[in-house]
Amino acid sequence: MPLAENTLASALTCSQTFSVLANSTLARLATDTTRALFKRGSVVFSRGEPATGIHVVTSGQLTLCLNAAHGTEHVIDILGPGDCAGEAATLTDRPHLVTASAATDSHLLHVSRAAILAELDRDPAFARSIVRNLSDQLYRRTSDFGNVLLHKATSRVARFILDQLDAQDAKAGCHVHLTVAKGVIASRLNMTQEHFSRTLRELSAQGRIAVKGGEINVTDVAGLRLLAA
Amino acid sequence: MPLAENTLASALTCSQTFSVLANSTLARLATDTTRALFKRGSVVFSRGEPATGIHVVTSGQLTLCLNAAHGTEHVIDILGPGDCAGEAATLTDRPHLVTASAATDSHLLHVSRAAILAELDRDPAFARSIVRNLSDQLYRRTSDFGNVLLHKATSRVARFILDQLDAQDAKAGCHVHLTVAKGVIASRLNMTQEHFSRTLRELSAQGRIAVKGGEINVTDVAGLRLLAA
DNA sequence: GACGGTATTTGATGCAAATCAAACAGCGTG
DNA sequence: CACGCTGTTTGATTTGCATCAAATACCGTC
Repeated sequence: MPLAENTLASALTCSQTFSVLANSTLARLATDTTRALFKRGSVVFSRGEPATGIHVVTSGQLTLCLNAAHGTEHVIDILGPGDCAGEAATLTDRPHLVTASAATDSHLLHVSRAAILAELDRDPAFARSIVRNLSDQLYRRTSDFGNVLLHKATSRVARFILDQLDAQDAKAGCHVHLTVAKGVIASRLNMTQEHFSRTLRELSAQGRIAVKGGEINVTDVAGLRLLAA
Repeated sequence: MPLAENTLASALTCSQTFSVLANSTLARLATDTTRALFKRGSVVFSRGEPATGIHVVTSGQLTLCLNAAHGTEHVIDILGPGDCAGEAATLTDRPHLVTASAATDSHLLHVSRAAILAELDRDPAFARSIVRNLSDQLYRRTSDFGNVLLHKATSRVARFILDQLDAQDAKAGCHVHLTVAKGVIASRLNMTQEHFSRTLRELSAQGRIAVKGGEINVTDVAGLRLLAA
């Protein structure tokens, strides 16, 4: 049975985790799925709240923040279309560790915890897909951890730019477009926006990149690679 | 069918991830499991190597290190009996991000990647167990990330001591025993051993703890809690 | 109990990055 | 187009922690 257009089930397939599932499985999950629009700046879930299920980004961008004692926030990840949030808290049945908020207006799907757990028991393929999702995330988080711990600020910025180059590649060979505020990226790279600004300026001075607002042209990829090491 | 004593299958049950499985599943996994002793300091697997399967600690302790460019290492986790290593790399089929080495003489089991994958498809209970393991680890790693990012060194040390108090609790109410070298713990807390040493000394001077070698007596839990915040 | 190697402590100095403070865009709105 | 808001840049200063260097404690071994 083909998937009806414009249904929640078909919307779920924007995520790799769900796109590999059988239509019947998607249909069952869709029963417990809701869609919602989050305006820029609004909070999807907060640290400490019980996890109600998995959120799937269909459009826009989400930031995942750790929040310290006195209001200081720290972005640990930026999610885009196809990414999911809340798996770890949902599957361990523990409160959210992070606060998710919309960096831009975003459309999200929410699949309830109950539906996730039920389907986990019912469909081995779904279990496999979740295993894949979780191990990917764990790998990624560990990698991020290393990036922050092992490299200096300049190196982290260079790495970030090169990563974006890969991610946004295809066309504009050596051009990067920043889709979220620089302050958010700075936080993601574990530095202040002031320091991030200065670092970009320095890389410009060295003739490795050219920055104009949120647009970065990489003029010396090899040089960046050197700094990234 | 009861599990034979002293078999690899029964050895696997020291880990929560495997102890919940049916004996038949354990028996199949045991077919592709080997046991080995790693002497203190020896390397179990290194960053960059392909993952061959999951390692289970049955005795001793393992450190997981991220290694930077010029030989500097950075401990991101310390594993004890019942803990597993290498899941993320094994399940994503990517090279190890971390290097695992024995902090003390350790007995390990190694379950091959092939056996893991096969059983993942065969036994839904195993899949569930792996999902639990992965989500636990992801949650934990995220939490660690926050600990390092959000708190100053003094606070991290205070938190560490309080954590140990919980973990080793039961008996000696307010006593902590360090099972690995202070340098390793320092690295785990993302600071140099010099700085760790100084911090302990300062906490002693403040009358919150009393340190004697690898033994710490906590004399002011409330005070530590304050610093940990 | 003297010895050699490995941890740990202590001290002096340097630096990367945070913080504080203020000027300066950019941009959507009335 | 002026206004106000939010985001970004720039500058001056502070600081937490690393680094380098050397002394001291610890522990198993002969």
